Amino acid sequence: MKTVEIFCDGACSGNGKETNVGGWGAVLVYNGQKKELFGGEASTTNNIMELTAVIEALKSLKTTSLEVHIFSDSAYVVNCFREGWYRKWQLNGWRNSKKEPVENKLLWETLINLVASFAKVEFYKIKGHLNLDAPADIQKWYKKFNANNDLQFSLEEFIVVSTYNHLADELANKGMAPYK
Amino acid sequence: MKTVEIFCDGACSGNGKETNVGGWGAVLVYNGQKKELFGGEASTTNNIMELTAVIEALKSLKTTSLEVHIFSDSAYVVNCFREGWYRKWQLNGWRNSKKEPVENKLLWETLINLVASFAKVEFYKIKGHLNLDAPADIQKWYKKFNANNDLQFSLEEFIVVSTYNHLADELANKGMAPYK
RNA sequence: UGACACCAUUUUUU
DNA sequence: AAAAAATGGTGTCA
Repeated sequence: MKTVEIFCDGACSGNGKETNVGGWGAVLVYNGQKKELFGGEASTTNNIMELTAVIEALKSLKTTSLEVHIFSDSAYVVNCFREGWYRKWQLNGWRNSKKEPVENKLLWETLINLVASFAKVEFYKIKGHLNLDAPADIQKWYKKFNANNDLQFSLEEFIVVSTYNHLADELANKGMAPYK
Repeated sequence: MKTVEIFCDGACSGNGKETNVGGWGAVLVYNGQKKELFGGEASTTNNIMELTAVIEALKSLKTTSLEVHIFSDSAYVVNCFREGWYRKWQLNGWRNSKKEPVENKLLWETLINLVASFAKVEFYKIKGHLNLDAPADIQKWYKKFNANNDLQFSLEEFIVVSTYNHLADELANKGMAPYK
C-alpha cells in the first residue's frame, strides 16, 4: 500500500485576544510528489488552526486506500490519537478530565471520522521551532532534536521533517497573509 | 482591639506525584507594619501547604488579644470555618461526608485550637491568580475580580488584597526554592 | 454531583 | 517575563 506523509502546522497571531487571525499549512508528500495547502480565518485559536491543518490535508486526498503518516508539533492533536483521548470522550458524553465540555467538538468529530476512513493513520509528535537557519550546524541541530523529541530520526529523515515542518509553518503564515 | 490581617498561600510543585516539593507563604499586616513568613518541605500536598500557611502565621503572633482577618484562596481552609465543617468532625469522630477519616486531622486540630485562642478570627475566601501586572488596567481587573468573587472589595481594598496575595504566592514559591 | 485549589504537558502568542 | 488555547491528573471537602 502506498504511503502519504503529511506535515502540518497552525498559527494564530493574537491568540487569546479579542481580535486575531489564524492560519494553517500542510505539506503532503506522495510518491516523491509534493502538494502544498494553506488557509486562514479571523477570530480563531491556535488549536483550531492546528486541527484544521490536519483535517484539510486529509480531505484533500482522493483515495483512502493509503497509509498516512501525520507529523504535527501539537500535543493537542497528536495525543488525542496516540493516548486515545477521543475514545474516552465518545464514551463519557464529550467531557474532559475536569468534567467540562470538550472544546472544538465538531472539528474533532470530523477528524475522527476522516482518520477512521483511511486504511491506516499514524500520528507523530515532533518538536516545534525546528531551526534550519544554520545548515552548517545541521549535525548540532540534529542531536539537539533527537535529545528533545520522542521520535528518533536518522539525519536524512530529520532534514526532511525539518524542511517540511518549516514549509508548513510558512504556509500557515501565508494563510493569514491578507490580514497581516 | 487591634486588628491583624493575614494573607496566605500554599503551593506544591508536582502535587499528586510521588516526589514533590511544597511551599507556603504568609504576609501579616498589623498597625501599618508588615511581616513576611515562608517555608517549605518535600513530600507534601497542596492542601497541607495551604493549612500550614495559616497555622504558621497565627503561631507567629505574640498576643491573642487580637481581631484576626485571614485571606486565603483555599476553599478547603476557608470553608472549614465559614461553613462549620470542623464542628461536625468533632461531633462524629472526624469522619467526612463519605464516612471516611478526615485527612490532615493533626493540622486541623492545631489550627482549630489556635483559632479558638484569639479574641476573634474571620476567614475570607479570595480568588487565586490575581493579576497586578497591568496597573493601567487595574479597573478592568477590579471589575473582573468582583464579578467572580464572593467578597466585594472597594478598589483600594482590592489593590491591597491583590498585592499581598501576590506576595504570599511568591513567598510560597520561595519556600521550595532550595529544591527548585 | 458540586466547589476551590495544586500541578503536569504541548503549542500559540504578547 | 507573562497570558491564552487545550488536554491529562491529584488534593480535599460538602
